Amino acid sequence: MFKSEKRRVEKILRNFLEQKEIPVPESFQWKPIPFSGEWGMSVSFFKAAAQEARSGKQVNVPERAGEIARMAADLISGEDEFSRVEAVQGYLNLYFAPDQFSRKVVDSVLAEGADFGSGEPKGERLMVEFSQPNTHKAFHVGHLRSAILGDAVCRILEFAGYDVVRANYYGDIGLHVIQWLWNYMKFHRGEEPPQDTTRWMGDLYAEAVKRLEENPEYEQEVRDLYARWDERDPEVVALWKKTREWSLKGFENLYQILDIEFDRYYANSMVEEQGKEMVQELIEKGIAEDLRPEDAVLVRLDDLLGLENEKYRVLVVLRSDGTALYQTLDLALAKLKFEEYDLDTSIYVVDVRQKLHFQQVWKTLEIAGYDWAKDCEHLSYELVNLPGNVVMASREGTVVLLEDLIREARARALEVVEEKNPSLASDEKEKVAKAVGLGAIKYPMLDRDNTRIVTFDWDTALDFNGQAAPYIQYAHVRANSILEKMEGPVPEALTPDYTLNPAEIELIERISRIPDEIQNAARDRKPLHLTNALYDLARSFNAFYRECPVLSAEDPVKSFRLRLVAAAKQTIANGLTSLGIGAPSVM
RNA sequence: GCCCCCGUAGCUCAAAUGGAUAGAGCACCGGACUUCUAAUCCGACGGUUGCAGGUUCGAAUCCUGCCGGGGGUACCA
Repeated sequence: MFKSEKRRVEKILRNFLEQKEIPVPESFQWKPIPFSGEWGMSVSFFKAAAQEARSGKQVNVPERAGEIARMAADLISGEDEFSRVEAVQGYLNLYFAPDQFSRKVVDSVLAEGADFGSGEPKGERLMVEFSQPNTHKAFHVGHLRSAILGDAVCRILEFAGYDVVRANYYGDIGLHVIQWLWNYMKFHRGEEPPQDTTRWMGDLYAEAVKRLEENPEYEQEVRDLYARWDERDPEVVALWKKTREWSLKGFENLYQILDIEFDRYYANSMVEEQGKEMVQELIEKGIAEDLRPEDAVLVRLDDLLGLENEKYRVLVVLRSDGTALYQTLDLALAKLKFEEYDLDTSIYVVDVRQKLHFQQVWKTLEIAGYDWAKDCEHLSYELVNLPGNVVMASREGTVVLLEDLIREARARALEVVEEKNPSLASDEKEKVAKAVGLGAIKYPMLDRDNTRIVTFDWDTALDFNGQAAPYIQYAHVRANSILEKMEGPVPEALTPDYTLNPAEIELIERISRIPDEIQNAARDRKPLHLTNALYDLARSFNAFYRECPVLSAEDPVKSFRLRLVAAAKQTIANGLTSLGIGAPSVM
């Protein structure tokens, strides 16, 4: 927003600085003016002054910056697009005429509608791999962060102008699957999953683990079953496929409830063979050492790179018995992704514990000559723990099941709707409860930095007050409510001919910042930037709501405010949508 | 040992990427529903940004060293 104004002023400043033989910065960093209650933009001259000082001139930097700012201010004062120009403490502050500025913001939101905040197409294709659930296991709250963060990042990237491929990568092979199958064949043969499929799959897995712990003599049976699987025994393979489908259907159901979609599903089993082939290739190229049968196949990364200190260490790419490891699969999957799609960047939303793993895999691929390896990016995030720093683990039984959390959140939200808005039709209440309950679940995973641990506790998860999604949703509802009561359509565009209330100025400013924050969030892969901006916007709307009557105002004021309310509602809705959170019209 | 995160108000977190006066929520205290939805708002309280140096005109932010917490570190995923 205001790119043309910025460019014009920059041109003037550049000429002025050159003329005065003051160092010209490479780029001007425009910032909003704090504490103003008036809209504008500012730029500082500390860098120019500091550069002068460094080049030998006898200058006091803050004083000199102030001097330059004052000279610049005198120069710009002639420009009529600014209502006020001032130099304060080394900053050049340019204020926009509030009436022109506010009209421009409101008009562009209403003209662009659901596209307001979106970026120009970038012509770049990114793949985001997120949510890597294991079949035959539970889906718990610990798994939620990758799913929610990944989904939000995809939505933000798309809105920002990137071409995004959403990839899911599920684990459908491994010891846990064999253990599950063993338990099923021995104790549950013929059973069909109940409604709550994912819970049942998880329960059977936990049961298998428990049985094996209590009766070590069963280990042999599991080993035998693993052998049958390795030989692709038709009965075992058929059962594996059938039961895997149960898990996948259960996951699909959860994704649907969470409103998360994927374009491409990858599975461990799909890349096992290619992975082994790539290991063979690495051996032939002399990158990997084949020490079988005594030892595994490994890549000594630090040695290959001639590093003194331990950095990449040693990557085992194949077990000594020739079976594949996680890293074997990831070598092949990375390649498959670039082959299938012509990617500019391949992003992995995976928890921080796997940082070294990815560095190793990608460095190995780079050494092997795959130049796209440098375009792989690990979007790492911290875990979701339970109070007392307890990690959620299926084996330990220290989990909060996703189904339970969703059900509780929706039930709690429904209670509140019943209380606040008893006259709503019951299906409306259900819809509201879903949007509010899910929003409350998603928000804590998005409003803090990815590098921070989230501690899950029921009280916080089910608290709908304060800094949380329902707060933002509520602002949307209030805006909608005013528009509902408005007679006729949204008024035609107009320039406000009255002195705007500070609350209106603030609200307009918050709206105008959203497009930049979308870009920031996309660039850093941090939904946090957007949640912050949206929360501030909602807060400004509530202040406006209190300070500025809309429906009872006289007409020129009323018309402009109605347009402002419509713009605020649209912007909040666009922001929530980019986070994967619903924007209900009533609650 | 080596590597990666985290440390900001009693608690949970921000801080526009090195800039003007470090901000919110929760909790606690005091107020506001006959008025566009009180899931809201207003006020009060609350800070040596873990510690010590350094770089800089300017540091919560960058560098070094400590302290405290978490995680990773060759055939788990």
